[in-house]
Amino acid sequence: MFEIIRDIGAITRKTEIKTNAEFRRLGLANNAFIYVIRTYEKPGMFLGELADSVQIDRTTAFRTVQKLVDSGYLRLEDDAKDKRLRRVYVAAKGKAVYPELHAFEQHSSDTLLSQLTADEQNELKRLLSKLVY
Amino acid sequence: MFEIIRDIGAITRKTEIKTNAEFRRLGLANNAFIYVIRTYEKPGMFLGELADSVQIDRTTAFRTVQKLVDSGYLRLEDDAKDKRLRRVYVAAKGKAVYPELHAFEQHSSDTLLSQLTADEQNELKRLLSKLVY
DNA sequence: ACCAAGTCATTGCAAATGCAATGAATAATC
DNA sequence: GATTATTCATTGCATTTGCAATGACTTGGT
Repeated sequence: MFEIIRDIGAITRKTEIKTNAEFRRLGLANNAFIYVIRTYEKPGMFLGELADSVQIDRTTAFRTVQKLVDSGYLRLEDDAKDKRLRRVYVAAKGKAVYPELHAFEQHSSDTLLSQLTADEQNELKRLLSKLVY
Repeated sequence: MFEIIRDIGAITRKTEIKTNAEFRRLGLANNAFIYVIRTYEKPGMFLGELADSVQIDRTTAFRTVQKLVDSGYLRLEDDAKDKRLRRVYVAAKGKAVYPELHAFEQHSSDTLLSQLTADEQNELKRLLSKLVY
């Protein structure tokens, strides 16, 4: 049954190569676009929370976010109560580019799922969500 | 419906972190264990073919295979007819370690799929195989 | 209030990564 | 059969990666 785990890995790597190529021109390669999308959709996560939500190593995530702050896509804000935390928000450039990122993710998703019926897509979504817990 | 593509990416990254940690002691981190498993199961693939089969960048794969040859896990052989090709086989060390790699992959798979019934697992496998084509 | 244990962001560093480019060999087209 | 286009392994190089370690801060237990 390990075909599942293998297929999942292969799909991820293939998808990442395409997406990174697409967004390199924006300085959003190396999965950087993921942070912009997620932050737009759920503003105010702290750094580690954001990293965990996409299952990327926290130090890698930290550096990527730094770069995105420098390039104007994201913005950091100290938490008022807990001095350890730095919360992440989209900056102007991130807001501006979100529609394009979202459209591409939608397109990637459509391409990936094009071989499945609507029912099959729903079932796949249900099954995968049970794996992520 | 892009939850699917997101979940798949998250599962992959989480799985890779665990597996790399497990096999670092053998010098098989950074997805190196994948090459040993795949080569054991399908000996004689040429380098690019092996890389493509797991959807990893060919230059990265090339360097990883080199390392595995140096460390005695794999072995390369020139193709008799096509002088461009170098085919990959497991060496003694690779053969010896395969059972352990396989067992761990099985364990990872079981853990990942533990929330699904047998029927659901079969359905998930069927659906994913349609995405990989 | 204190101490231990846990969590956070951050840095150091060696190693891995991947895009771009090269040259050799083969396949395809004319 | 010559020429062009592909496909292969391989290298160069700048960037990214992630484990390990650090110090600041918070939480929980006593």
